[in-house]
Amino acid sequence: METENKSLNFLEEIITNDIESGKTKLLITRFPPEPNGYLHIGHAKSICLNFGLAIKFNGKCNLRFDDTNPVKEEDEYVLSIKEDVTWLGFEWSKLCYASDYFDQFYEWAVELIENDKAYVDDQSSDEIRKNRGTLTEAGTDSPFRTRSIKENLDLFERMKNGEFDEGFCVLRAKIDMSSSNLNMRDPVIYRILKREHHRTGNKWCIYPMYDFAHGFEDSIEGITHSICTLEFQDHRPLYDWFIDNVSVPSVPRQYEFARLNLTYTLMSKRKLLELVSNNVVTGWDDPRMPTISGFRARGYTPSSIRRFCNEIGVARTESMVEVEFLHHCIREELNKESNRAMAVLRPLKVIIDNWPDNVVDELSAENNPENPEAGTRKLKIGKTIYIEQTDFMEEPVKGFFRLSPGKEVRLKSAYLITCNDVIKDVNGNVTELHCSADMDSRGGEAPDGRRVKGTLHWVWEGDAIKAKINLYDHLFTLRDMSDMEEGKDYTDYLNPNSHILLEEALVEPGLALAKPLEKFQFLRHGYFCADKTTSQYMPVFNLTVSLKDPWGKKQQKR
RNA sequence: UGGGAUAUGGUGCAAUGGCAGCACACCUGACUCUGGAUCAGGCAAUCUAGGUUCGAAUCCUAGUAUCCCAGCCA
Repeated sequence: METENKSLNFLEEIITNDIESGKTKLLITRFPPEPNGYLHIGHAKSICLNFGLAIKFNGKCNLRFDDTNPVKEEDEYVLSIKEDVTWLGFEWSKLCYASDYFDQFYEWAVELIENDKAYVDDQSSDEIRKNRGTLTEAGTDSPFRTRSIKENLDLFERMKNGEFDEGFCVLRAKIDMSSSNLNMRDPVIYRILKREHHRTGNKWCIYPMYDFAHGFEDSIEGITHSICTLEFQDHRPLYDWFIDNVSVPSVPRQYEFARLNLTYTLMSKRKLLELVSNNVVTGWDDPRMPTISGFRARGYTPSSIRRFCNEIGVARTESMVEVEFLHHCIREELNKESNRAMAVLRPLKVIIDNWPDNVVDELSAENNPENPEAGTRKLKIGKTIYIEQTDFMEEPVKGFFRLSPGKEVRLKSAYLITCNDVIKDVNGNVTELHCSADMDSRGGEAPDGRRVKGTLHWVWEGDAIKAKINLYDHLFTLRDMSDMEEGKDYTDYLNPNSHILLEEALVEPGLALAKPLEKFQFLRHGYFCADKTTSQYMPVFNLTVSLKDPWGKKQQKR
C-alpha cells in the first residue's frame, strides 16, 4: 500500500513526537462510524487517515460502530460499512461496538453520580433548552441540580429499569451552566429511549449520548489518538472532562481535522438518505452517489480512492476539493490498466461501396497501448459498419478533422475510408453514409505514406452487439453545495442530465462476455465498467469517467 | 454581539526565521493509428496594517474575513 510520503502532516508530526518522547508506545487509532447510513468519500478520507496512520507507525486501528442511538441505526448499515472498509483495502485490528460497553458506561455514570458530578433532571427538553442560555448569556441551574446523591442514584436506577416514560427525565453531568462553551453547560449524558437496539435488543431503555460515550469507548480500546472532524473541537474540553472525572483504563487524546468537501457533491448522510428514500437515485450504490458503494458501482478502484485521499492531504483548514482531481486519480489508474474496446454510442450506418459483398476481413488490434503485455484481439470488418454520429459533419466547422464529404479518415486498426455520399431521411437527418475504402490501407496505414489525421472507432454490422450504456454526470449543478441561494434547497440544484441511458449502442462482440464490474476504456469516449446486471444477452455498461476531451470542450465554449 | 478554530496561485497541500515549491485545473507547443496517453514550456499565491530582525508565509501587536457551537443526533 502506498505509504511513502514527502512531508509530515500535522497529525503525523504529533504522533512522531509522542512516539519519540515515549508518551505513545503503540499507536492505536479507530474509525468510528455510526451505522445510520452508507459510507461516503468523506468517510474514505477518515478511513485512509486512521488506518493509514496505523500502518505508517506500525500501530493498530479498530473499526468501531458508534451505536448509541437505536432510533437511527440498523444492521444493514453495519454490513455495508464492513464491506466498504474491506473493499478499500484495510483490515481492522479489532471489530468493536459502543453497545458492547453499555454495562461499563452505566457503571461510570453511577460513579459520576456518587461523586456528585451528575444528576437526574426532570425538566422537559424545552425547559432544558431554555435554561441553557444563549451564545452570549449564561444558562441557569436546573431546579433539580441539587438533588442528593442518594436520590440521584435511585432515580437513575429507576430510569434504567424502565419506570419512566421517554422524555420524563435525563441524566446530566454537573459542570458549569455559565461556561462560554455551551457543551459544558451540564450536558445530557443519558436519555430514556424505549427502542429496540440492533444488537442489545430490549435490554436497555436508557442510552448514553455521544459526548459521554465516545471518550470512554476510546479509553476502553486503548486508543491513543482519537481523530475526528473540526466541528468536535468545542467538544474536546468535555471529552477530557469525562476522562478526567471517571476511573478510566487509559487516557486518549482527541485531534481534529477538516472534513472533505467536494465540488458538485453533497456529503451529508442525512441528505444522501433522503435522495435514497425519495427515489431521486436508485439506491445507496447508485453510480451517481458519492458513497463508497456508489463509486464501486461506477467503476472506481480502491487504490484510486486511496490515492485521492492521500494526495489531498490532511489539514485543519476548511476546504473544497475539485471533483476533477478525483477524476484525475481514477483516469491515471485506468489508463494504465484497462483494456481498450470499441463502442459506438450513437450509431451512424456507413456502407463501403467498393467493399466486395460477403467478404469479411479479420484484423488485429492492440488491447492496451500502455501495456504491451495486454496483447491483441481479433476484429472483423465487412461492407457495412457503424461509426459515431458525432464523428460526421456534413458541413465541418473549423478544426473538425473527422469525417465529412470528400474527407478521408482512418478506421482504427482497419482501413482508410473517404466519404462520397450522404443519405438523409425526409426530415433532412443523416441516416447513412456511402464511403470508399483504400483497399491497400489494411491495418490503417496509407500505402503512399500520406498523413491521415482523423481516426475513428467503429463496429462491424456483422458481429456488433447491442448494449445499454449509462452515462453519468454530477448529481448537482452547483459547484459549492454549501452556497445555495436564499430559500432554495439541494433539490433545486439537481442535474437533470446526471443520468442518460443509451439503448441503441453497438459494441464489439467481445464485450458480451464482460464480467460485472470489469473495466474497459471505450476508445475515444472514456472508462466504463460492466454493470452488475450485465449479461451476454443484454450487456450493460456504466460510465466511470470520460476521457479528457479538448475538442468537446472547445465546442462547448463556442 | 460569547466561545472555539482557520487564512499561501482558480483548487488542494508544502516550505517549521534563509531563493515561496508540488499536484490538479487552465493556456501554448511537440508527438500520436484514441482530439486519450506522453513530452516540453507557460499563467498564477503568502488576508490587511504596523512592528521585531541582516533577513518574516513563519515571531509580536492590532484589525479583517470565513467556518463551527444554543439536539434528550453523531
